[in-house]
Amino acid sequence: MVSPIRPRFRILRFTSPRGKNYLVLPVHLANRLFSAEPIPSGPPPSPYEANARLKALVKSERLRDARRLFDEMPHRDEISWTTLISGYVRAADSLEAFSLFYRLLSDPSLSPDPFVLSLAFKACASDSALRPHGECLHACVLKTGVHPSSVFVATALLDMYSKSGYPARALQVFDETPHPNAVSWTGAIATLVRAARPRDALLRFASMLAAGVPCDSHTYAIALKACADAAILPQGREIHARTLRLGLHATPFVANTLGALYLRCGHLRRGLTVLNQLRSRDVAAWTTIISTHVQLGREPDAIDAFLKMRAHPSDGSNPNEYTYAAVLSACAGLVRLTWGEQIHGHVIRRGFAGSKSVSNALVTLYARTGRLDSAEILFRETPVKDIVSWSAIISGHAEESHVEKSFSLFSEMRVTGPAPNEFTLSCLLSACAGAAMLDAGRQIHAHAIAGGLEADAMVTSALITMYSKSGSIEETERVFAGRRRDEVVSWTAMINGYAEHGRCRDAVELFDEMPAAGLRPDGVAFIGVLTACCHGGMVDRGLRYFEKMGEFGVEKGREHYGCVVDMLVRAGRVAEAEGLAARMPVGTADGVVWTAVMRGWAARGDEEAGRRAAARVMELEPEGAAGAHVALANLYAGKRLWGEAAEERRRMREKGVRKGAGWSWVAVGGGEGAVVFVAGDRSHARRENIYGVLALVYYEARKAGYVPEQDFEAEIE
DNA sequence: GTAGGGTTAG
Repeated sequence: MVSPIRPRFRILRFTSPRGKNYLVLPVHLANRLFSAEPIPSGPPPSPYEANARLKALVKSERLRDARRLFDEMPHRDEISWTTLISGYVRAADSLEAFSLFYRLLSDPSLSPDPFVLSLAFKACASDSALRPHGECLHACVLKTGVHPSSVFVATALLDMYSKSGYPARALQVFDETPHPNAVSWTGAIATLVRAARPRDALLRFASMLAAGVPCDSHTYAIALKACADAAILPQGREIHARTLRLGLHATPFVANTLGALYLRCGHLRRGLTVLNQLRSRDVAAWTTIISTHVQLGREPDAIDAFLKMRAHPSDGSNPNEYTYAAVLSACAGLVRLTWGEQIHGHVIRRGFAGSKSVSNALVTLYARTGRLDSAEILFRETPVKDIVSWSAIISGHAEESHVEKSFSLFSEMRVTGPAPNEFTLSCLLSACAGAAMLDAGRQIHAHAIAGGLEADAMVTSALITMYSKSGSIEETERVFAGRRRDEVVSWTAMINGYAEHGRCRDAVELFDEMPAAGLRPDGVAFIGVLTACCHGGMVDRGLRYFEKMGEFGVEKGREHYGCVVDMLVRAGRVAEAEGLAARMPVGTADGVVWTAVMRGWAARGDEEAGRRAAARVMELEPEGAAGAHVALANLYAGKRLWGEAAEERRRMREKGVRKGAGWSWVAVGGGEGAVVFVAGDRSHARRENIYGVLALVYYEARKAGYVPEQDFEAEIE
């Protein structure tokens, strides 16, 4: 028998510009230079060599060639399978990866070792369709007891549950991992971040440090994201310092989260500095900048950043689906339909129209700009509707007061869609609040309890607002008393509830208790307490709160000035109100504030001051100002200056300004439905009874010592 | 031959 001799040299034939030629090379060099060429002769490669070639092909992303080699290999061991499967996982072809894994399972000569098991779970993590298979595989692993202690398998499993939306299971896997390493800890921290529990994530990070497990850039990136999500600057700074010591601060992932953290906490310049440390801003960095501007309500800056990004051609200047989603949400925030439509065009041309983030952002854009028909078409065309898609279309209808429609979509969602979450329920609740639909609101409350969402801050505050606006202060207080956590939003909702129900003392007392509960009132909470002071006539107290805003780091906005000006006007301190309105920062003042001042002077019958205030209203709102015209006309009429009053009405007609009637409505009992009415309405069938009761109220009020500003008899004829 | 990280939409 002749044993094959391995040739030491290979003769390569090639075509050069001078014609056919031959080259003789040592075989190892030839193989390295022409590795894509099949070895022309000799025995089949050893399993070891074949695996090495397979690895090289997978590494250079030549998956088809790798597959061909794999299929032709006479001997395939666990390493061959693992190598090829890892190629499919890397190429995001989870289905092919998992089906190969199944073929491996059915071969009795092979055993699913920790290497290939980790990959199988990873494939399941990146494709939701495979999740049931992953759970089944988990059960098999537990039952057969193969490699239960591999930290690799445990971490892949943790990640699968984490990414499939089962944080509790993921953390259980982590807790049962005997020797978790940095990767396992990072997975556990990332799980809490994904589950919107950034504070818990930071606690876990602290435990990791306490356990002495060394962190790497992956860990710091996710810990910084937790700080950014919770807007906790001090801890973020501490982590920043750690990354500086290790020289990890300028690695793209760390720098991007650091930038996001500072931007999120309002330190724009520092955030931009951190992002500028990167040799070049990548798409994620630009997207962070754009989306932060959107989150801070600075949509024009977001658009600006997008234009800058496009103006500097580099690797990072090509927007991706996330970038487009952020820009579209800026257009939605600005209610700039035309800009949004332009971006929609870009998105279609760049092939991102099918992306989930983008189509959800488009639904929101069209919904916010009042194009609910377009929003609905895009929603229907979204192939896989997730919770965000459903919430977007439901909230679009809810915000336009299409309550019926939002509820019919909700019913449809319950049949065919995902389970509602805190966003879905809170926007339905605010729709109920806007229409005072107590029964429908109670049904949503039941859904919140059933879904375990009633403890969520957004849901709690939406429930408080719904019960309050629907007139049930008892249920409002019950929800507030049953809160699980103290959050500024729920406290603010309760303060507003008290203020609306005339319990202004309770409102201010609750506000005063906020610091003791560990809460720092924000701008919205201040609007609530100022409204309470306004309604309750607590003028000096209101002024004190207004002055204290700076101490809490809250900027005085248009609404705050509006509340205080209104409060002073109602208390008859019109000159002070006017002084305050005049001191409003440039760009903050609006017609509403000056209309209040104007009404104040009108009530006092001071026509000169009234004219002065009216001039400011008309200057600020040349197109509108109906309120100012009417108030001015009424002021003249009150002074029996009929000519001037008629002149004012004529000017108003000339401008084409119309004062819309202030419609109001009330639902009495259950069966009658809502009754809609305007001032002086006489159309109700039971008007006799209504005015009878009104007269009684008037009589009792007089008996109690109240003196009406206008005569009631005159109002009811 | 195996596991973990940043940017997005309500």
